[in-house]
Amino acid sequence: MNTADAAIETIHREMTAFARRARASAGRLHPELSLVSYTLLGHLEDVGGCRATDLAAHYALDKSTVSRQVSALERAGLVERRTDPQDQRVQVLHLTPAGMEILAQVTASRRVAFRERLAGWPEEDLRQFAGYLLRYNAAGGTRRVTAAAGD
Amino acid sequence: MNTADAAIETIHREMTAFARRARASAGRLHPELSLVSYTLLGHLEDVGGCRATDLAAHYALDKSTVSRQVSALERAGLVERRTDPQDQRVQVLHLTPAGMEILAQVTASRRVAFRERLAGWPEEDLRQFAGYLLRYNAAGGTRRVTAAAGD
DNA sequence: CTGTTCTGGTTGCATAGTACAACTAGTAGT
DNA sequence: ACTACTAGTTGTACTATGCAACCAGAACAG
Repeated sequence: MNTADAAIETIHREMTAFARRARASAGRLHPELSLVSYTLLGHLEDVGGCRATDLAAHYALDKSTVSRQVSALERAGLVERRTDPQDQRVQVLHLTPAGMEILAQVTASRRVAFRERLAGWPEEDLRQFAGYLLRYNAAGGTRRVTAAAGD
Repeated sequence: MNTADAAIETIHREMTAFARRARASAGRLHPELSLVSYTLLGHLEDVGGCRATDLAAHYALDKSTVSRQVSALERAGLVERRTDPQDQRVQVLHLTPAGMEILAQVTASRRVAFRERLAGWPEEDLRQFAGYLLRYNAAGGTRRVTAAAGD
């Protein structure tokens, strides 16, 4: 096995390990904002508003799932829907001030944990690692959910 | 927020996105073996047999959850329980030949999916990405189901 | 021994998250 | 106008999960 294959093996194993831990501990840290909700809010903040369909594509979720999640977030007053004047079907989602507030709180408390975990990493490595993850997820992310998605 | 914090945010978000997709596509690709079941089988193979309680501790799952998962795996003929003669309460779990077979199949197909997804990455990037993931997962240790784990 | 406490495991119940399919409504192409 | 497509919602079913109550065996104190 060459070096590239070995690296792929490692990526496979480590990503899977992470996935299983994420699964095991999901939702325990911030009961007030589930993992799903948090990531959806985070994405909204990142891109500054997008459609439900975009969220579904990014997280490889069914549109019905996103629809329900968004409904819950709206009921909680964390996001608002603005119908796109250009296309009546589309509801552009935006964080509300309350949504930004909660997102900031959870982010702050969680950053402590992540800082600890990533303590000692040179900033350059952090940036590069983030870049790789973006690239990996983008490879199949916004488009069709193909075999390799997260597996 | 400085660039290191921004990178940490991105790392968390993208790792989470990955975890979510992993779970979704694992279910679609291998309906016969969920991500959880897969990791449980993998662990059994790794350690060569252990108790349900050990699995629960290792993955920070409730013992009831493990109990049910193991029941399903047993019904599917992938694991077998051997009552410990030293302690009648204990059921030592072992992979059956069928379990090993399926585990090998799923592992192989996941590896293929990974290769496809990472096709076109320069070898140097693969190497570095793998290194970052190792470092990240190692930071939390095999066990330490606290904050940073996956959430 | 006997009673109490501990431990491994199962089961009843409630909940979250999810997919799929059927549906509504709005848009675009011919 | 007719058709095909797209965004989103709702009905339904299923899985994974945790918690609490429980059972059975083990360990230990007297």
